[in-house]
Amino acid sequence: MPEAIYNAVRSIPSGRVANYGRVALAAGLPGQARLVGHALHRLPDDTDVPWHRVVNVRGGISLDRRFGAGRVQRALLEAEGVSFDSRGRIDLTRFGALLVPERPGMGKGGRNS
DNA sequence: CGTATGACGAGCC
DNA sequence: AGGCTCGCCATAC
Repeated sequence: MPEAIYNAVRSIPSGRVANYGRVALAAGLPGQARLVGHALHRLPDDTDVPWHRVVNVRGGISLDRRFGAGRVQRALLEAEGVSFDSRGRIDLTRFGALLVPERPGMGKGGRNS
């Protein structure tokens, strides 16, 4: 299970956002931005993962606002202080979280293959 | 099991 | 600058 993805998303500080590709990289899955999207799609509503802080490389919401989630995502981000431009996009140069690729620091036996 | 699609991204035209 | 295609991989059918 892509726990690494969830972990990477959780590492995004409040008031900041990260694009899918960045999260994938931080999760140790370079180039697998789609997997991040799928992983987040699978997330239950009671998850503790701040999925709303994940946007596409353009700083925009990929979800269709009509599905509700996109609308909610924007509201959550604005509540955290993230500013949207007239097109509903975020300035990643300012709100983009500096994620670090594979952040060891977690416990458990880091047994590698 | 093969094909199509997707909460993406980068490269081309 | 904007639009189209390909790649990557998991899920759906």
